[in-house]
Amino acid sequence: MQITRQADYAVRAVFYLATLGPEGRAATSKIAEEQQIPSSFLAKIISQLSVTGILHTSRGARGGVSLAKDPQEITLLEVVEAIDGPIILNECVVDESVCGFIENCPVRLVWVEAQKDLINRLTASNFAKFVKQSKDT
Amino acid sequence: MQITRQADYAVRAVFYLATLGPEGRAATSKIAEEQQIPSSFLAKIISQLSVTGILHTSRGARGGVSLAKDPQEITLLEVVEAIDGPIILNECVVDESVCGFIENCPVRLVWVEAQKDLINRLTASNFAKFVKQSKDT
DNA sequence: TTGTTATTGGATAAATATTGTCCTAAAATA
DNA sequence: TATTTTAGGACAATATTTATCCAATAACAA
Repeated sequence: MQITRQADYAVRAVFYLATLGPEGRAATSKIAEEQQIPSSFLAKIISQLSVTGILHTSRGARGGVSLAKDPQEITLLEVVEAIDGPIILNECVVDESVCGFIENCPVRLVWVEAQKDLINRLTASNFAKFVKQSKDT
Repeated sequence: MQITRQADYAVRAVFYLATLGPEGRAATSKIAEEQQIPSSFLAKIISQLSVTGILHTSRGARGGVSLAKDPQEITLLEVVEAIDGPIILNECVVDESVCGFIENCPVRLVWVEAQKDLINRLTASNFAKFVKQSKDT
């Protein structure tokens, strides 16, 4: 019942880029250094974040990584799911047949509701907010 | 970001016993059969649920497994955590030092709140309720 | 054009977690 | 004493997680 370290790395990388402001960019190695993340491991993660349209990457000298869209449009859910896949608290939430004995299983209902709440919360969190909050303290 | 199958098996076993009413008991093999769970795998799970005081077991003929307390006192959280360990959405929630760069990290706050909510929800769910709800449908 | 910088993708691998199975021992009862 | 049932340990297959390393590719600069 935990997000993976990769997903946390992803969040940190996006957060770091968001703090750089618009036009902010950095090489993977720079982000890795700042956030103390293994560099070649982070490269994979950033590559995935690029595939899902969260980050924009460019190669070569003066290349690097930048946000692919406005930080306000990047939700915490989006970043986490880009790496870990969809958030599912229990398999039965998404595939009722795994426990085909009880219909209208009351336990399943709890998982469904809890999952909905969690997803709502992570959707409501975006990186523009995070940057703003971190500046306020 | 999922509970394990073991934890789900545990929930099903406790639920099954709860539906049997007070004084209800069954052998592990019986529960396994009813819920289509590998029997010797379930044995381990039940043993753990017994250690944590959720189930009561007794050996020998006419032995078996029963609830160790009133189903109203058995929360969903309790059963899940007995098997999977404490619910932690992200490591930083429980150990702030894993990401020692930002103090008052705004992302961490989201995880803290989301985890609190989830735990509250699972604590509010008990097996007396579940049995009642399953009878109503 | 040539070298430098930086991402991309593939292969590999160690560590850990998950999901079991099997067997013997121990305990309770008939 | 024989039968039933849990307890506990060893073992193992598979999947996931967390990386590392290298060659290729692309972009840019000189």
